[in-house]
Amino acid sequence: MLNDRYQLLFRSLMGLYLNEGKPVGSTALAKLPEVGLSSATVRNVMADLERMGLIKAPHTSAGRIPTQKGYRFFVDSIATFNLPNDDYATSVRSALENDLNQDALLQGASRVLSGVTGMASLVLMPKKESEVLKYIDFIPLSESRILVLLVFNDRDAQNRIVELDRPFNADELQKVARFLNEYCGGKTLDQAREFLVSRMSQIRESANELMMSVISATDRVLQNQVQQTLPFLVMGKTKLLNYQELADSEKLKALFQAFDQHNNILGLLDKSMQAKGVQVFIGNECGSDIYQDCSIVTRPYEVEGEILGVLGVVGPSRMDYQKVVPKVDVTAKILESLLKK
Amino acid sequence: MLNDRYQLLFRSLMGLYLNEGKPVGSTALAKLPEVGLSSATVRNVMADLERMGLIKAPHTSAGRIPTQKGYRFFVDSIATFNLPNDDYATSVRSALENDLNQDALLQGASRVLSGVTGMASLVLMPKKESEVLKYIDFIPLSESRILVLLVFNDRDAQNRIVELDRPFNADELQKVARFLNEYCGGKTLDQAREFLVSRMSQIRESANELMMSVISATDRVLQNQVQQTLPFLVMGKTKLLNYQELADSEKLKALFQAFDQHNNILGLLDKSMQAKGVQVFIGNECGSDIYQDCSIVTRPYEVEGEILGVLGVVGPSRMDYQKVVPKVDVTAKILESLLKK
DNA sequence: TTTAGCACTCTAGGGCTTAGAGTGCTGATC
DNA sequence: GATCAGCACTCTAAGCCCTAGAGTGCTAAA
Repeated sequence: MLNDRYQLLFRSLMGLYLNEGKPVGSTALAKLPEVGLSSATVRNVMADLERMGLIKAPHTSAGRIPTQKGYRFFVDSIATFNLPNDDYATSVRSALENDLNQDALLQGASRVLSGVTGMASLVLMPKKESEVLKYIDFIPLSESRILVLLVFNDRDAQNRIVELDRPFNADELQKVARFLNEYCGGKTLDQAREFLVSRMSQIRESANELMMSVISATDRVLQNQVQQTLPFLVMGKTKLLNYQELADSEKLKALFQAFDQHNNILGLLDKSMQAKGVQVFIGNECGSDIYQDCSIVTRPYEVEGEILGVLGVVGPSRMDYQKVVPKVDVTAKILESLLKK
Repeated sequence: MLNDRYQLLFRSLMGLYLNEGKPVGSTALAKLPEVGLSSATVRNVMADLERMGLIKAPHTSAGRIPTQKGYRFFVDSIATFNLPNDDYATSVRSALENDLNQDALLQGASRVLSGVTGMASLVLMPKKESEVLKYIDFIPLSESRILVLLVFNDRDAQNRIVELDRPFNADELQKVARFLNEYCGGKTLDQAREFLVSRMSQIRESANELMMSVISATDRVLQNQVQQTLPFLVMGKTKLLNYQELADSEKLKALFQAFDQHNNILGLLDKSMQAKGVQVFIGNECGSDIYQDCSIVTRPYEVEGEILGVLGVVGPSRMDYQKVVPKVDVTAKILESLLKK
């Protein structure tokens, strides 16, 4: 739908603009070896491209920059996304494989992604309340201290050291553990908590103090697991300072505030979770005028067919999509493989 | 060493400047009800204060602002630090008491401190390599998966789910656990790792595969505990955008870079760890010209007489020391009490 | 000792001017 | 008919000048 020359010039303009960040004029384009046209001819084409809405001039005597529509067209129809080389994958993998648990891993993936792209990155965390509680154990540490250990989904565990109100004996503790495993094992965290709470009132009457304090400790850990974690986290925000188009401190503040409030961005992430593969949101497509000059590149991550969350980066619309998209893709894939383990 | 009038005017100037952030002129001071002097008189005093090096004028026709020496004098001799009210303490405490483990707690304390001061905050993390390994356990999860559980110092635990190369039986696993507890229990992490590594070569010969893979898994968890954690972490950096004196994006970038490299700030934190109680570092005292317009307020935190690390905030030199210092103090105290638990 | 008065200094901001970058259009050329 | 040199035109960024206003230090009177 765009003839070769138009495409060549559009792509070249995009290339120059992504590199320099300044509006691109007709002479700059004409000078490129692959173009080989006079600036006058280039100007004619540029005028057409502007009429099509793909590029625009910030003002009369400046060059042209891509419009939002232009970016979209570039991403959808022009750009080619090559796999990053194997070194990239192995370095990402080795940076992550030491992370102990699921949360650390997700955080690590985000950190790495922010590092390799030089932009901010974000992760939509898995919904904890639908995780399945696999196993509960209590490990005696001293006379009145125990460690409460919960294993979720076979791939994540949480522990907490708790001081009990009174000394206990190991057998009793085992009994409570067996009891809880029997009734809560295999339930989702929500269901498990419901069960615990309902039991607590019963037990309170029976005055089994140990049972009571162990169960309430367990409930606290569960509650913590369900509630405390933020729905998503953003890392490397400060990297965004490096982009002039965002360097206006008022804009940046608004952006960071939007990250903190998260209502805003959550819809986007949910949407991204519906689709498979990498998605690119450009400018307003991100859901608010705050993201005017930003783009967000996301990809859901899944384990055993179940989509757990989304990994992505946030940066200026003027980002190198051809590099960023594959990086997000590969990093999310690596994350998936490490989550599975 | 400063007579009453001088002190009054100096304090008033500081008050106005902390609030407004703009240079304070003689008329503004003279207008204050508690001053009751003409602007001319005030001017004379100001000239003297300038000669003493406590205040300076950015340029001839501007008012005066405190010098670094002025801030120091204010903090050392003028300011009064009142305890924040109990509500403050309880709200901090309740924000933190759900944190599961030591790292989460420290991170939480930093987050809270950043929130209540509106500035960036930092924590120097405890030196992991001198932590004592209290207890090791392996919990079978499935045919070939186990959970490695390590308890440190009675107050922190780490777990990791590991896939073993071959199936195992529970008795064997118990044997390995007993063995490791016997030889590593009570040792510091460094010592324990040393032991494990030395044993690994021996065991490799004896071809006890289970032992081998369990021990190397344990070592990986230990290694992780020792190495991965950053020496300190900074939270709420983006809050610093709110201060005009730092809003220059070049300055901010330099500052954030300094945080990331940490060599720079680490010396300061080490120094702060030597002393008891809250310490205030103003401008260059922070150790580099990058911190020109910044101050850092720190306080070591300790458990059972042993200093574990440092909690602090970073903000503009023009911060309300009278409020910030007590907040850092109380937050660190609460952190201590929660760490002890 | 305090203060009114005054001459002086410096900055922030508005208005003006200009160099230069880039454009669109026209008419000549292949 | 496509290409392009040439030209008149537009707009910005940057430098310069000027002024209002804020604030000072000093002097001399109360």
